Amino acid sequence: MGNDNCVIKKEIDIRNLYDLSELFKVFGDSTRIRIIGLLMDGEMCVYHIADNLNMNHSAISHQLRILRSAGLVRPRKDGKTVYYSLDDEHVEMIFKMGLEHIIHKNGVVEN
Amino acid sequence: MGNDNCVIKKEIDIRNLYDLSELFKVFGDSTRIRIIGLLMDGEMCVYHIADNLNMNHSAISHQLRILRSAGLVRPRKDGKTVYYSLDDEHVEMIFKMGLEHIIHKNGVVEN
DNA sequence: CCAACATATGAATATATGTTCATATGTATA
DNA sequence: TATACATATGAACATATATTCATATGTTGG
Repeated sequence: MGNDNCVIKKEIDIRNLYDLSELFKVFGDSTRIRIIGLLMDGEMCVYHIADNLNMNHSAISHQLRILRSAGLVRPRKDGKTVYYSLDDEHVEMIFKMGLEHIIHKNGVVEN
Repeated sequence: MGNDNCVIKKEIDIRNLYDLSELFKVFGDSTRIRIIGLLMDGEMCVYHIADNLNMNHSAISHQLRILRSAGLVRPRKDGKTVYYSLDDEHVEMIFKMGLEHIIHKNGVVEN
């Protein structure tokens, strides 16, 4: 890593670095991260998400759209209601990794 | 996970969720993620970071301050120059995990 | 078809945030 | 001490973004 032989890898990084920041930007909002936190426990419909977070359904819908276009969550329609779930295990991993960092920095918080 | 027995864990999550979004917010800027990308290869001084990114030294300094107060980078002073490096291995992990997600989503980009 | 419901979308507003410019701090060298 | 250099900081401006309100789309049941 870091030697100039690795030109291909460097290309990938440069090309994807902007996308990477965009990805983290999606995680970087308290409403969205709370939505992700809820979905860690399984799928949930818009109504219940909004209810859990004590927020406007519209606001949640807007945020879900952002999460959806970032490929972080996936909708499943059943009649009138739409259930959302985390798209893949990377999302959980990134979430958990961040949480570990926080806990590590704050000192161990476990009780 | 998700059952109401896990009150302690829930407490932790709720308390740390805002901090978590703040953490990702720091990753969620293209300048800062490029700085982190550079520091993946080892420590580097402000001058060279700015040079590498073709940016104002002031802008870099501002962003380094944000990275510093988030605990993502660490300064080492040597005479006039200040060298920055990634603070701990969590930072690299989060970076790599995100990159994997991007590459996974884009389809395999290798070569 | 109509009413009730769940979700989505668009426009508007208020707030947050990144970069620039000017200037300050701190360090080495003449 | 004076000058040059590396980095840091503060204010200002321009842009991005989250939430709200109003409205639209789509679905179920009467």
